[in-house]
Amino acid sequence: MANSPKLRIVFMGTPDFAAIILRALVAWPCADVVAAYSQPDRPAGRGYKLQIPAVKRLALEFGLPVFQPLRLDNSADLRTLADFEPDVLAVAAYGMILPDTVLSLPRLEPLNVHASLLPLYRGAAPMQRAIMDSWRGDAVTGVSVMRIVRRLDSGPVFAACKVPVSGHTFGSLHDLLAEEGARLLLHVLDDLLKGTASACDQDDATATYAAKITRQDRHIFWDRPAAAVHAHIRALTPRPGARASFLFHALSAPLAFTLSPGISGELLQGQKPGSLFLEGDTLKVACADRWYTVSRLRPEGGRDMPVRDFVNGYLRNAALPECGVAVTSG
RNA sequence: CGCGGGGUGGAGCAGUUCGGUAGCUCGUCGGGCUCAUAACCCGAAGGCCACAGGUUCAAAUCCUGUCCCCGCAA
Repeated sequence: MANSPKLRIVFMGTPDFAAIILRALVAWPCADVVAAYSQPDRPAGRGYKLQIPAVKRLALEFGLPVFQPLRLDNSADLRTLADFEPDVLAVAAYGMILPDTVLSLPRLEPLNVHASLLPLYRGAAPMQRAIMDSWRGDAVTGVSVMRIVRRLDSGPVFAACKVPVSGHTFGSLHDLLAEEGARLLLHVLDDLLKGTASACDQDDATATYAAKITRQDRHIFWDRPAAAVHAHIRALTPRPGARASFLFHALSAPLAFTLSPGISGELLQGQKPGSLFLEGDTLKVACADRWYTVSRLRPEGGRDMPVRDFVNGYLRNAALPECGVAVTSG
């Protein structure tokens, strides 16, 4: 290991998912991470304060040179990148389409870590969409390492690893796939070093696309089966959060909530979807087929709290078992 | 200076418009009733009403400034 050859790597990525991979890469003895690229600091969040991307933060911690160009297609930025003479370009959730001129720069490969089993769920929100779609059966997703080509997420796959979706939330799946993705990437890099790496073309005919999560995606539709509602909420937990509005009989105006995942309950007995029922310390919402039992929720403007606390504060002694109905306003 | 909501006993909230003894639903502690209970009844403890100034006879409430939390939008 002492004199083993090292790969010169330029890393490109922006959010947490990428930072987790960068951390693993830096810790790998055969990697020489020579530079990190991330999206520019942008005003975001409350108060529009400038946000530093997770990758930049971590790269600075490691003392790596950090670059945050708006575009990569001008000669100056290309020159900068080329001067690092990378063997490999390692990309994860960078947030920019790389021009061909960049893709042809690395001596060995431009690699991307994508959080799905390609060719499934190409695109922006593979983990969320995989969870949303998982409610029908034993769904499996995973993470892939592929060559970056001009068409989005469609390059030949070097390696992939499967993970059951089961009870995952977006948050837990995100962390798991980032770790698995990092491991997978190191495997591929190791193969590249040994000259044994090989990639399989994707079957474009079976490709699916994972569209970005929009505001409308956040709404819960109670006329779907409870299992679908459950998957939907998990896909949006902890961020950006699944939203629902309830009109309680004890209150005059509907309240908007972000719901934490609950559990599917017993079959309905004639109740209409959206009916609300208080039982113990839980709130049950009628879906298409079953009750969905919620034990934590976050009123708009408030904190995440147990249903019990919500009832104590907002409904108090006006709380009835049949307490209201879900409405469709935001 | 992007828009908006909020900080009130341990928890969740009302009270703020129109200043005048700090309240509700829980929790905790003690007692009672029960074969028994997370049920019911009685009682108690626990608050510088985020912080700092200002106005006033009097401020949770009005004015000014600060800090912190949350949602939206990006």
